[in-house]
Amino acid sequence: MKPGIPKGTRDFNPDQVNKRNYIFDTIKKVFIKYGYQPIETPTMENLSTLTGKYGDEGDQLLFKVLNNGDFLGKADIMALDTRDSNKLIPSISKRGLRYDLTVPFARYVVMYQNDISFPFKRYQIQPVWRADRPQKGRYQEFYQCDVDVVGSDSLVYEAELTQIYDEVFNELKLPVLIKVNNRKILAGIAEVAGISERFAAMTVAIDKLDKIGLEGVKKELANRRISDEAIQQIVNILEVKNLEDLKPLLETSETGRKGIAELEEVFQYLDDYQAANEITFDITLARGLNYYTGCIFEVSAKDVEMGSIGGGGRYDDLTGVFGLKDVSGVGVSFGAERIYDVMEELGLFPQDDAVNLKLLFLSFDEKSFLYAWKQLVKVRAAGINAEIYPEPVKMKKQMKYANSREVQYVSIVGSQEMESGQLSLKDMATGEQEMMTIDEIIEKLK
RNA sequence: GUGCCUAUAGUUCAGUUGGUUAGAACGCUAGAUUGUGGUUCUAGAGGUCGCCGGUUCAAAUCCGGUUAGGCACCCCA
Repeated sequence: MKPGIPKGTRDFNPDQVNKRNYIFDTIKKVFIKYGYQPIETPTMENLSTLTGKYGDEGDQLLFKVLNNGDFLGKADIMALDTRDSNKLIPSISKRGLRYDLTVPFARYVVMYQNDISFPFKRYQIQPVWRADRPQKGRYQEFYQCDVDVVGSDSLVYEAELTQIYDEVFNELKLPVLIKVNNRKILAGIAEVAGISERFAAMTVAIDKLDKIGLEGVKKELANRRISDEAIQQIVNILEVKNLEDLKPLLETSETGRKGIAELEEVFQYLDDYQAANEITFDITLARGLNYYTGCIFEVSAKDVEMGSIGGGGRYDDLTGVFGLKDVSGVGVSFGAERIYDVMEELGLFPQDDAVNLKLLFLSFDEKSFLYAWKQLVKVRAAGINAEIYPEPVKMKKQMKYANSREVQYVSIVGSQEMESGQLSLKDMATGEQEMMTIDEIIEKLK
């Protein structure tokens, strides 16, 4: 049979895994520094936990896991007869693959509410699955790196998460633009324009601004049954570049004023912080997801054509559906896959010696192979990444392997070396070769 | 869910208006080279042209279907 993997999934070769780990490790390090703790949740959740949380579109994209055993024997006969897939699902599938990390986190918080102390600060780096049609930069299996704090209304966390963004991308040497807005400001705009009931439609349209331009947004708004008069008002407000200018325009909306005040407080917390990246208020930032209720964030890479590489915001009632009311949370997510692509494009991955092979032993015959093997044990004991070619075959073949492994040094062992007790150490980059004792080699490569 | 494109060697791809035994590069194996790699030269292995059917004297090539993959939209990271 021909080997293959399911569409929308990927294999990662050693080089790719090392680079991905570099991103994950950098992110993790910053999370930990800011006092966040790791949790992990199962790959599968009960389908009832997942369905209904992501809208109708989202439900369609959930991967369902077929029940074990005689699932057809317990299937809904009516649904089966009428070929009604949606109606059939509950009777043959009770589990699904997690669609994101936020809903499982909300479930976790509710289940362990008596064991955790609030504010609860957690981070989570795990794969999620979506039965979407894959395309460039979009997969059916991909990693999310989420960091959230629940159980506090304090806006210092908004400031803290902004700093986390700044610090992570600074560590990665990836210049970004961090955009901040507040859902309440958007709600205020809708209120002022007299279309509060079309708020969700408005945000979806505004969210597309950098993709389809101002004219596109106008068209989109019109398509969503918003009057020309309201559209003109919305567009006027969207021209505003800073919070001061916005104040008079949202004077009449209490929600709008609250949103401005919140952002001012966040920026006040950021006053003394020396940011490496640009942090800016962007009134056109909307975020499609409708569970956000306060501040919202989005990060995009500078100098590269790529969608957002991170986003998040505050949600006032995430745990409500699981029966725990009035627990506010705020969190952001890092789009690891896109960060990877951007860093690859800009050539930002550093050479990481810690994961590479440093020394490879080559040998000419059975005797010298055994001798080299014993030296290898000593080198490894000293903590040096080392290996031996498993057979004393032709030197050309062994050297070829050394090249393909991109090993830094090789030590070629034969009768001369065994007699003198000195080993040859060849620098593969320069081709230079010198004779030294095993202890000297260890000292040099340490 | 909607639209468009692609499918030929392990990989990336050529393949003329349909015409004899389907090619290249890289990779792989071996030799030039019995203690030393990247370069070079030589030789070799490797393909039911995604699958099914149709048109034709003749199909990798044209047509229909099917399956798989990619891209864009929707939505999203």
